[in-house]
Amino acid sequence: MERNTRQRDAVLGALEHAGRALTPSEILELAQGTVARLNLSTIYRHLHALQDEARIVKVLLPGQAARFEAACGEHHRHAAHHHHHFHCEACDRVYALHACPGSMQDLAPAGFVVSAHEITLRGLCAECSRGSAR
Amino acid sequence: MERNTRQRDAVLGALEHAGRALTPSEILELAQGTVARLNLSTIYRHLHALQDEARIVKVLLPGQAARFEAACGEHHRHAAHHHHHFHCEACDRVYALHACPGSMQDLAPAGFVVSAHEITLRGLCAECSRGSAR
DNA sequence: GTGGATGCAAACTCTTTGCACCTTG
DNA sequence: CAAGGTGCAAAGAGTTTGCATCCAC
Repeated sequence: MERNTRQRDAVLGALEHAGRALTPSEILELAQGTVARLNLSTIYRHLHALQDEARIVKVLLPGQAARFEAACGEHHRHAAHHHHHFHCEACDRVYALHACPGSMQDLAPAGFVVSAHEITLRGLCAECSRGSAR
Repeated sequence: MERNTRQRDAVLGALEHAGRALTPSEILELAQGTVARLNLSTIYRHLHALQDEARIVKVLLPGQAARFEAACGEHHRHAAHHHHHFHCEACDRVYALHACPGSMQDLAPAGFVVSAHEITLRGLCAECSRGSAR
């Protein structure tokens, strides 16, 4: 269905190589190292396609533009692994957290049906806290 | 410092009357009942001013445009009460939750400093779950 | 009367879309 | 060669800002 183009490889490659969630502009910068005339529209189009194929996941954080990360499982027979994110306030990078405290049903009032929850942590990543604390 | 204008009263009134987080457009619709020629720019300007006075709080949810809610305490000598939100996927309304599971330090990897966390619940509010379940 | 507040239009960011041209299979 | 992919420019949502006018004090 999808053709293998240099643009597509560049977008997917950038995400897989980064190992963290990237914004479309970050992807553009990285991928332009491979495909100089690459355009943001093309990036958005591949981001949609790659989501449909479950190769990548959209990461939405409160008050932040959308980011995208490579899907965790190499083999995507399993549903995407449920996880949360950490946003570093110093370097503005976003890291996946591989823990989850479990259901949050009890936070909601009676009568409310909770079908999903999202947790976002903010603070300083290891790299930035090393710089500022010491 | 700030003048008491009909526009300001209309914006604050809409938020206090609603008792839940509203988007600027929702505020516009409600407040235009009071001030017909009210403009979105004016609303945004008052939203900024009212945040500075701690009369209202900005509510950011993943993938959602900003909403605003009246500050909980009538007397704002205390810092804003820490709380989370529930987003109804059916009616798109946002409700404040008055519970919090506490620190999330342990979700972050070693070396990461967590200074804040946000939790968003999604699902059906009491009103909408009543309609769909029964 | 004067300075802050308002409405309108324009600008800005992020994202999507129309269209002519190019490329992959 | 045909179907789909690409770049560019333009269009949309949400938000901010410049400016002339207006109104609260």
